[in-house]
Amino acid sequence: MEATSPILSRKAQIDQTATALFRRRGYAATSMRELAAALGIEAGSIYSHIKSKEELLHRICFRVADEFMAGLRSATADDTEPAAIHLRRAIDSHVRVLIHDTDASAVFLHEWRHLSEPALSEFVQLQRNYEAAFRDMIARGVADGALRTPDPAFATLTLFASVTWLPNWYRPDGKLGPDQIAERLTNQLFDGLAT
Amino acid sequence: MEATSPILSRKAQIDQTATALFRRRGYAATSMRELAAALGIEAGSIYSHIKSKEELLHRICFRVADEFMAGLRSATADDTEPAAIHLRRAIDSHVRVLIHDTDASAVFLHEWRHLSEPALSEFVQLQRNYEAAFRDMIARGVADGALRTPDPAFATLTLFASVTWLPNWYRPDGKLGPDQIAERLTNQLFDGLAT
DNA sequence: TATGGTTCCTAACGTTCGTTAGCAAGCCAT
DNA sequence: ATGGCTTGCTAACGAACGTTAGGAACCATA
Repeated sequence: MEATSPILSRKAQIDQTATALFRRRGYAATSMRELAAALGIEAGSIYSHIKSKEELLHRICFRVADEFMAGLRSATADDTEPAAIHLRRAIDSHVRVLIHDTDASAVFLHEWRHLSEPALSEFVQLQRNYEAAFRDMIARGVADGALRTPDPAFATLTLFASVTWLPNWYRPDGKLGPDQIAERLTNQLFDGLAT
Repeated sequence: MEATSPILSRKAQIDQTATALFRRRGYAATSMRELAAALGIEAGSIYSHIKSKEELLHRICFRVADEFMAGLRSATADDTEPAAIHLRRAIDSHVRVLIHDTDASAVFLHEWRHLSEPALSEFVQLQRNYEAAFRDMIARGVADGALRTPDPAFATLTLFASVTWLPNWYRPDGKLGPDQIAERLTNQLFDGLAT
């Protein structure tokens, strides 16, 4: 399978269709028979390609998590830059990951609680690490005078809140493209913090 | 049952426990046996008090929706006031409804999709009406010069986004009380729009 | 053509689900 | 004390679930 080919392997089809269904109906309310029907096969056949329903969820959640962490690392790679620059780039990256694949993002944001241990704890820890990185950036920016907020934790929470609903309303065919969305939100979120 | 009594009727206990469980585990992933266990009774006994699982969800969703609509009506009752004042008050009301009962709010925000028709369509229509009211207020504020945004629809979406995640992190025992949260968020959201 | 691997269908499994019906126990009013 | 109502238990129902195992069909390769 070539990366540029529009023809997906059966496994990729399963992943993609599951992502869309999990997003629309929720993981728990999506049955494997429903997923199979959407793929034009029978439920039992899915197990030729995957081990379990949860494997699908696991893959979606940890793939998106990896993207977030990679974006954060990239945004903050240069230690010589001030925290405010890092923050701005991290917000931009965060927004872009969210709108890159809104189905997967929505599943990532809402369905992780259906993971079993030990994946669940692992996932929660990743979440916390990611949030802590933003909180640190904000606090550093405040400390060096480039940012202002009475409460870095509060600012971090409202920052994430502002974009978390994004997959629910962003439409790739909307009148705003990814660059415009990313820019608008980044500006709006950053402006609320800049001195 | 007196309104001031801390002792809840069995039905109120069911409602409350269901709200908490639906919020934590999701509607679809919460079984009636689980709900019964949390109440210290057997699943079959719940049906002495309710007709169906969905009745619980319906009640939660439409109760919160009523609260939102009531707050909006109250915030915008005086026609002689400018749109910006209405908007500010409507945001404040919106935030207060959300934090008044975070379990019910979270269920309201995320679990409505499990409603059956015709309740589902009815609910979606309520959502749309509520959002449209905010969009109108913003547009009116822009028209009379008190507010600025290049796009009232975008502003409405980001406004709702900013507060929608609130039930996930607000804690009644946190260091910020309802008034402070409402004020901070209202200020922050309003400041992003005020000229 | 024969063989091996992959994919799918099918029937079925064991489990869980929301719910019902019948009965017993408890409570309250007369 | 009696009767009626409410509440809860229990067993069971029919349906749906995630998954397995066996076999058939298909495809690629020698």
